[in-house]
Amino acid sequence: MGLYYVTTPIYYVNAEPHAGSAYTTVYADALARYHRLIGDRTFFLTGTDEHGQNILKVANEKGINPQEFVDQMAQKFKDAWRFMRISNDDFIRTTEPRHEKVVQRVIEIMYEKGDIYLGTYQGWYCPKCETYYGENELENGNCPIHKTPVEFVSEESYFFKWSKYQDPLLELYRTNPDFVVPATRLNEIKSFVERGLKDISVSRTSVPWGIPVPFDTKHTVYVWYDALINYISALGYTDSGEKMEFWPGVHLIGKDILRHHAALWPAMLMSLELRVPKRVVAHGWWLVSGQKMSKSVGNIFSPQDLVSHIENSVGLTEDIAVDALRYFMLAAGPQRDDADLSLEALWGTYNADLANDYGNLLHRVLGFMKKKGIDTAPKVTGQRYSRVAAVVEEQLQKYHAAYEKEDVQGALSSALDLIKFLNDFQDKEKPWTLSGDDLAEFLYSELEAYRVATTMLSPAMPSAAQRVAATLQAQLSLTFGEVSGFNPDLTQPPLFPRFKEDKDKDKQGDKGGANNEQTKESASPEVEEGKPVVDYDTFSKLDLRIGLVEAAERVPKSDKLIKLSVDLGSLGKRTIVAGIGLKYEPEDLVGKRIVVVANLQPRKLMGVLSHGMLLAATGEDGLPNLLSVDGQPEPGTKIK
RNA sequence: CGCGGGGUGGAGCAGCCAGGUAGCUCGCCGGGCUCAUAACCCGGAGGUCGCAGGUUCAAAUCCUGCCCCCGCAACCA
Repeated sequence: MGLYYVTTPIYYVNAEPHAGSAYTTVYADALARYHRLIGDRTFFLTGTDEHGQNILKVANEKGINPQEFVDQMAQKFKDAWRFMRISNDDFIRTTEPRHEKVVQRVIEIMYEKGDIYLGTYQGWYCPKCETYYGENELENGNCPIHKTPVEFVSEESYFFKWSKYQDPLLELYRTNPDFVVPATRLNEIKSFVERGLKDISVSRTSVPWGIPVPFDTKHTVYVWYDALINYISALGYTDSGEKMEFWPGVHLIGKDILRHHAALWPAMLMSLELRVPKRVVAHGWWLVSGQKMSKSVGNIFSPQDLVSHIENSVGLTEDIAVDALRYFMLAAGPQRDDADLSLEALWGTYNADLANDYGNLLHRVLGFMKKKGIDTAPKVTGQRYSRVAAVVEEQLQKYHAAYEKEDVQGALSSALDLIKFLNDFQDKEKPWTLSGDDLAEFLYSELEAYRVATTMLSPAMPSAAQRVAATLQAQLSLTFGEVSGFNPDLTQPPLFPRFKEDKDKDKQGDKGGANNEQTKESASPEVEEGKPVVDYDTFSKLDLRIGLVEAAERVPKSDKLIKLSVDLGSLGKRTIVAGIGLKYEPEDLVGKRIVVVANLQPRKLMGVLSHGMLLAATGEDGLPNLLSVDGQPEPGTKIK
């Protein structure tokens, strides 16, 4: 019996739970359930990240105080995870006193040790922009936007000596190649650290919504430093510390936050003289129509929508529909590489694995018994039994090996391989030609292996597994031959009815017609091509102008960037940097009239400050097509 | 020459490190079975294993060069 500690990231509460966070959480849930199944003492942690400037901003926009806002959002996550049948042992929130206390103690320990020191952020500050600029961004010492003098300001900040741990980190990656999986992500992080670590600012004086630095309370702790500590604050680090025996744990993360988990967090732990995480498992993204699922694109799938779609399409009860979604996510999800999230992909996996193979197999065995008037299958052992036992054993080995590596996909496919074997076995054995002990042996072996396979699937599909156990009238376990005989319930309908395309619309009325309207709407989360509707006022904030290109040159060392000097008439001449170099040559551009967004915040690209943006249509090939103008309007002409 | 990963039948992947019948899932076609959810089982069609060289009796696998794609980084305002 071992110890197993698994975590999800704590989710930032400026967005609601969606299929992406649900994936990570379901993944962690399957790992936790597996380890409980094999008898490990298991601790599964998830939670919410609730501090920082963004939270404050959103709360202000909603006109509620930040604590009230994060309370609401945290509840949404708790509700979503309950809905998904997540079995977390704890739910940590960074605004909880138990967490804040540990963060403060941690920063103190590091400060006393000398790994945290007071430094300064320095920069040129334009009071009109409320923004800092680097030396090279200034124009003759003036603000590049307002052309007015800037002030040199330095804000004090505490820094963590990340650089001190550069070599120990590299040593860690070298000696422990499974520290980050998959290996490609280890390479990424290795090369990041090899490029050199700079000490990182871990406090702000300008963000009131955060944990005060205990020895200097005008500072608050930087959100990432705060957030990472959740993994040990939830274990009561520095406190009673009883649960600290679970440390080190396995961190499940999305590939975007690899750096924080594989480079910053281990360095922090080294500073605290704690062990580094057992493993960082970085998965990919769900892609919707080839694009990352994101709020701004508007292609978010919520787990609730997907589940009600499943319920309505094949008439499942909620708990089984949740399991169908969990199975799809785990079996076909972005465990390594990005994966396609679509209804087609969902139903493809559902039909192939759950309806045709897993669900159908039970139904055909029990259907056979029912038809033949057999209601019991006592344990009889012989060659058939031994043969099935051998296959079960083989698949169990693969199953355990996969879970050892946090490979849920591999584990599920070993269970499905067993199911495929059992389907084949039934074809080959032709039970309708058997009788007496031969028939009993077949039925027992088949059902007993099915029971084990169901147990193997139970971390992914806990509710469905329980329902099968009830149908078989047997307990779940991974030991083949344990059950003395079966007396199954032969009255159950198929567990996972096959999805049929055309049934989609007609079958909606199947179960509990309540708020059918609403679920129907939300059941088909089509990708929205466009963006939200804006009113005219919003549109009119853009200052679109005709610009005449007077000069153009490539930005050195850049493939895409071309630096343009554009005449905007009354607005003067502008430098605009545009990423159109793959399609256009500088000499093609001179003399062209283009469409320019004149009031866009300047931005530095490859060291060159761009004062605006030109409009271009980017096609499937990724190449831009500049917007051109009819006639010869004067430079600076307004566009609306 | 920034670092790394990859290009295998229609789709998604394995095989490559330790050369020697190109495998799996889905899809398609045909057959079988009759216990089952148009299911299940069997068989088949379909592959220049990115391109060009090289090593070898033998290359998807090793070597060299090139092309393309994707991550990270950077520059997509």
